[in-house]
Amino acid sequence: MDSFGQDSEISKATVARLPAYLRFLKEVASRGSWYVSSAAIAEALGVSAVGVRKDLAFVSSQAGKPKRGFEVNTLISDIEKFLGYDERTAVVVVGAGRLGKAILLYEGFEHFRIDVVAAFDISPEKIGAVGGKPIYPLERLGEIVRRHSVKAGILTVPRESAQRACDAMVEAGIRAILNFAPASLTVPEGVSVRYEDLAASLAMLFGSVPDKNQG
Amino acid sequence: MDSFGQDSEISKATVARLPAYLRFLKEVASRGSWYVSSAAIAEALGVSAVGVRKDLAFVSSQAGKPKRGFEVNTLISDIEKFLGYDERTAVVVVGAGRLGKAILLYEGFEHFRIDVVAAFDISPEKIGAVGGKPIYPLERLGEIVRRHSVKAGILTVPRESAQRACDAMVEAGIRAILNFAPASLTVPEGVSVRYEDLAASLAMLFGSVPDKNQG
DNA sequence: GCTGTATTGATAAATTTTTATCAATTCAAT
DNA sequence: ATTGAATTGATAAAAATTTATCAATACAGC
Repeated sequence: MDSFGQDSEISKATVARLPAYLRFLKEVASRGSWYVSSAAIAEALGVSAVGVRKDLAFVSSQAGKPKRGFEVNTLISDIEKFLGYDERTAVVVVGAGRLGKAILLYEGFEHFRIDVVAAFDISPEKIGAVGGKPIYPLERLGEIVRRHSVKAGILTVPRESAQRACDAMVEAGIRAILNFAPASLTVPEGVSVRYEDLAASLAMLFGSVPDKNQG
Repeated sequence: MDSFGQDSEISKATVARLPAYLRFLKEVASRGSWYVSSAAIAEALGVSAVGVRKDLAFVSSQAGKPKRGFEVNTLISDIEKFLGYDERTAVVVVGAGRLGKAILLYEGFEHFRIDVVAAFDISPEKIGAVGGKPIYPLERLGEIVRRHSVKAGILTVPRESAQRACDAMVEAGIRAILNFAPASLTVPEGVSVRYEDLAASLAMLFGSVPDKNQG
């Protein structure tokens, strides 16, 4: 099917745009609007209105009303549900350097029902706590991951130790890794890695690739 | 043209994969290999070998050799050149909270010839310096941006002040913004925004979207 | 020097994704 | 109630992207 129904599988491109929709819709909601048109969303995000309608049809059964558009709050909750923001997710941080500590202190996660349960580091002087979150030695990773059923981890170690830390995470049972180290990681089948490369992100901003819509 | 020559315009999708190639190629180089095959790259990154060859043909004029593959170091320098890593880029950080400070201390940028020239904050008690980088009051943004010909900025203020800070950056002459605030920004034509939404990134990791290849 | 094989680069096909068009619908205004 | 305008959802067309196939090539081993 290639219509607005959600018959076919949702596309990766659509999923990648959902967080942008969500951000914008919350902005709209906070300004007090009850309805929003696909054209308004498209305008703000720099994409086409038809594309917006198709994307929304995938994740929401709400039919838009002619002359009004879509109910903002319904869209928000449908997207959040689709993205899994309606369930709590436990994550760990591996690497308690500057960036790792910043993440421990980041308040933004609570908003998305993400619990950072602990951080881990290899060097003894980092052990302790930051922002009320404990920092354990790396040896305890498996124990904590099992205890909290952690499925995802944020990797913030230096480049040199990235693969070793990654291996430890996989070994501990983590299935999804958000990697801030500028290193290429090798993982077994079934483990996902997402790279957050600040320098690369910056570089791509200039490459005349103005994509306001990625996640 | 739809062949391996670089006649047609490079695709956005290809550009998005280049940083991943670069990471992997550096990994390969550091292991001492002189040649690498498209199949090896494809395997490591979870994409198709034909796609890898097409992508590489866009940014490198190097012909791969049958039975050997591509010269790793040539590929690296070609990709770096294409992505602009061979020229220095000055950036500023707006928002000197935990994350902003972590970015000031991040060493990874030097590797990509990115100079973080200064940070800015609205609250007087943040003024000073971190990691040898000055933190100025926001009022001086325009002055510093002009003096260093800064074209890009990293936004690390809280959600509530994101749009205001963004406006100040645009006003100061910044044309590309890497936004860490979980807020939807409105910018004039010609200004690019890239969103780095930690929570969204984490959420997408679970959505059975194992894309190891994005930037 | 031959032979076999891995690997490339091209062409072509298939698939996915985006964009265009338009009748149908609902609200607002008269 | 009727009219007009905005907006949707569907279908169709176009464009972009990925995947498949294969002859040509250069190296490795004999």
